[in-house]
Amino acid sequence: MRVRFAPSPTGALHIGGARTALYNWLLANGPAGEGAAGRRGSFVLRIEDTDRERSTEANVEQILDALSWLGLDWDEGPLSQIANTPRHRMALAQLLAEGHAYHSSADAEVVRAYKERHGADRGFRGTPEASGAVRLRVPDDGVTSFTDLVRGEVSFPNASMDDPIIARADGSVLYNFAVAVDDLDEGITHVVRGEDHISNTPKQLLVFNALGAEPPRYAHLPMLLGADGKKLSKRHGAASVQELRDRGYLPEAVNNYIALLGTGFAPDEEFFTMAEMAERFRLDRVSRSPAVFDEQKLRHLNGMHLRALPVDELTRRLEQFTGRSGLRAAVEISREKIQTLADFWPLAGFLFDGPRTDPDALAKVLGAAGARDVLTEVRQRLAALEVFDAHAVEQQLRAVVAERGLKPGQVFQPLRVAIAGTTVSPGIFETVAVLGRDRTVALIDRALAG
RNA sequence: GCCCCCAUGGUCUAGUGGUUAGGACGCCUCCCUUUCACGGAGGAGAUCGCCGGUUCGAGCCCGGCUGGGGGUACCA
Repeated sequence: MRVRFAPSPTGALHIGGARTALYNWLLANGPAGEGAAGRRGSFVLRIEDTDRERSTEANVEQILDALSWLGLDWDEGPLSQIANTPRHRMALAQLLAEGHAYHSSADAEVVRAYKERHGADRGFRGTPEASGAVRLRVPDDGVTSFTDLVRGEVSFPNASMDDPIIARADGSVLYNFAVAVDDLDEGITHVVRGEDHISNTPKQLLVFNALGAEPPRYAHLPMLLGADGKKLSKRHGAASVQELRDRGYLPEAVNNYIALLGTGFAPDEEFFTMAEMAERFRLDRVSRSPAVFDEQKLRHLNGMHLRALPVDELTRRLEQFTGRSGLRAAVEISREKIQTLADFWPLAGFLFDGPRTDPDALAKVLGAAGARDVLTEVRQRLAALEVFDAHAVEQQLRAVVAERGLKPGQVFQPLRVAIAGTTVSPGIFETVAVLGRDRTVALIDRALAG
């Protein structure tokens, strides 16, 4: 099995493209491979850059960067489609010579006029000219069909198809022609791509036909939509892979989540590693209907992956994300409470930068009846502690709760606000322990004085 | 307009002739360190888009319709 991911560098790698790349990767790394049990297939990366106007080197870099971050490594490439121009021209000359293609100066205007005469369901058929763009000859009748690996039989009546333009008047080839030639040359066995390519498939099939070659198998993945049910775009928030990375999502979680948008790996389980997904992925299990991207669920899954990481590894990632160091102790007590890397600093940053300033929290919690009194007692008890760890801190705080007949929060919240500056922090006992006796006492004093 | 694809709670999915239609996210209630999150216990939420047909029996099979999506470029 030989698959490929062929993005066009006209923008950043979007979630839809990422999922296409992921599914191809899963196929190449899974047990699939038709008969070749346990044998890894190969994954080719090809940059579809025949549109010289819109393709940029910066976009290529961004796509490569996003794929690397996701861990979707490829075996061959990145191949540049434009680099294969000589071969494209040869194939084009062959089709022209054999009468499978012809020059035509007909433009959109001419095609429209043609349809007005012949009916909207009649595909355009031009007459050969000496020069002009090159059109592929589509049979007048019959159907061009294929067995889509996710959708089953799909067929297009030839009569309804226009003779597609496969090369511009200047001789440069167009997408539908270049892809077919490249897929053939690269020995691609399975083309797995977005559903937006489904109507391109018959054209490419016709190119294979004209070339007298056996086409690969095709599979078209359902679209990914935004929350409004529209095709995913920049308007939908974090639509590109780098945006997701910048917002603190883990590549493990992004892969896991986008894989779920389109297929299930088990009836009652959703947390999977790449290896598990590769092991279980099957094209015939892929959904045929479009899916809506839901960041809430991504967040949840991210939290799961985050917690599945060893503390040292999570610390390493958080240090890279925040640009700070010495985070391990804070990470250890915060990991249960964050869902993304970006959640960490707002929760635990005060451990390094000192309490935050939240006047409302201060006024409300420390202004509550008896709060300062409670805090004063807490201070004395903590200051007198011999062994200063989370367990000892908890004992003291609970003693205050019990002896005064208060609710836990009436003791914990004033303390929390005193040391964190807000009502938000990791678990209070652990936080106090990490802070240490001296800093804790000093912070309480400061709060009581303020 | 024309061609193609699709249709299970708000969202993602499981379910391929007989199930109280399963799970997850989200939402609500309660518990846990009155936050946040995790975990736990409950709950609301689906006439399986609609109408016919096949069948003893249909979410599952067939047809039509409606709705949504994709394509319709000398873009990819």
